[in-house]
Amino acid sequence: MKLNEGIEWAIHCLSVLAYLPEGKALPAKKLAGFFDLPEHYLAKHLQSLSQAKLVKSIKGPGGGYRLSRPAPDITVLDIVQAIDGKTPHFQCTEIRRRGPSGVPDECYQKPCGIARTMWRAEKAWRDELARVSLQDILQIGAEETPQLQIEKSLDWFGQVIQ
Amino acid sequence: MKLNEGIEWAIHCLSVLAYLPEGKALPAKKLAGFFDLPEHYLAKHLQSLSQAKLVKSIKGPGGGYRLSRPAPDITVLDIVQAIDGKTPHFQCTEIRRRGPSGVPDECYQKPCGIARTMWRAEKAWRDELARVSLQDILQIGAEETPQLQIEKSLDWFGQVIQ
DNA sequence: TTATATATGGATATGTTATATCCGTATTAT
DNA sequence: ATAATACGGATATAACATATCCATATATAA
Repeated sequence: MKLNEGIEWAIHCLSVLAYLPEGKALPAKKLAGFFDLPEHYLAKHLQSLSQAKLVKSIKGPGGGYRLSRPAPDITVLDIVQAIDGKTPHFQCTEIRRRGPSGVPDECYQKPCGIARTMWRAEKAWRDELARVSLQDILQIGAEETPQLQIEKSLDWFGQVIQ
Repeated sequence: MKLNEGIEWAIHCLSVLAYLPEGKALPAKKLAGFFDLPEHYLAKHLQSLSQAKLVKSIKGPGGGYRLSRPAPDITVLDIVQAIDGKTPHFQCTEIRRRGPSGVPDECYQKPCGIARTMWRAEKAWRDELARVSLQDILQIGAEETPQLQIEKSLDWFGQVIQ
C-alpha cells in the first residue's frame, strides 16, 4: 500500500500559503512552479483542499489560493483526509459470512473483530496526525530549513507577489 | 488508499490454522474452500506467510500449511507486514529540494519534518497492531462467533481432516 | 517404482486506482 | 473587452492489485 503522493504536495503547499501576506493569494501555477510539480495535477489536489475548506480560492486576475483559517487551526489529519478521503484503509469484505460455515447475515451482531482491530490501529494513526498542526510543521521548518533555502524562498516570494 | 485485501484473508486463515490438531496441515485448496476465496491467489498470499515464517508449509499428499509458532507469539502486525511488506506507506519524494528554492542535497541534515510526522503516525498504527496477537483474535472470535457458525465449522473440520 | 497431492516460482492476463493532461465554462479584476 | 484565474468533466497513461495458469520440485502412498 502507498499513500497518495498528493498528501506530501498538499502539506508543503499549505506551508507556503501560510507565509502569504494578508489579503494576497497564490495561483496554482505559481505553487507548482515553486516545487516543480505538474501544474494541472496539483490543481486537482488544490480543488480537493478547497472543497475541504482548508483553502479559499479566488478567481480572476490576482486570484489564487490562501489559507481559509490560521495555521494552528489546521491539522495534518485535515490535510491528509482532504486529499485521501475519509474511507478506512482496511475494508472488511465479511469473508466470515462466506463459504460452507457462513450463517445468515442477521446472526452477526457486531462488525468482525478483525476489522475492529484494524480500525483501532487506523484511529491511532489519525490521532497522531490530528495532534500535529500546520503551525507545528511551520515551526519545524523554521528550525531545520537550510538558511540558503530560506533566502531563496524569500527572493521567490518577492518576485511572485506584487 | 486501500489496504491489500489479502490481509483480511491472511488473518482469517491463520485463525483457522490455529485450530488444527497437532501434526496436521491444511492445504491451500481447503482453506480457499472454507472462505470461498480464489484458490490460486490465496496460494500466493500463503506463500508470503510462509516466507515470513508465520506458517510452515508441507509438500506432498497430506501436506499443506500449519502455524509455525503458537498463536500468542504471532501478532497482527506480523501478519500485516508479511502480506503488505514493511515499506512505509508515506513515501517522501523530497519535494523540498526541488524548484527554484531548492539547495544542494548536502544542505539537508535530517529527513523532512513532514515525512517524520507521517512516519510517527505509522509507528502508532504499527504499535497498535503489534499489541494484538492471533490469540487475542481467536479469543474475540470465541466470544462473538454465532453458535451455528461454530457448529458448521466443526462439521467442516471433521470432514476435511481425516 | 509409479501415481498422486501438494507447494513454489515465473509468466501472464485483467481490473482498478493513481497520475497527468486538456478543454470548455464561469468568474472577476483591470 | 480582455486576461487571468478556478472549476468540472473527459480522457490518456502508468502503476499496482487481483487472478489464473503452468512447469517444476517434493513428498506420500499404493
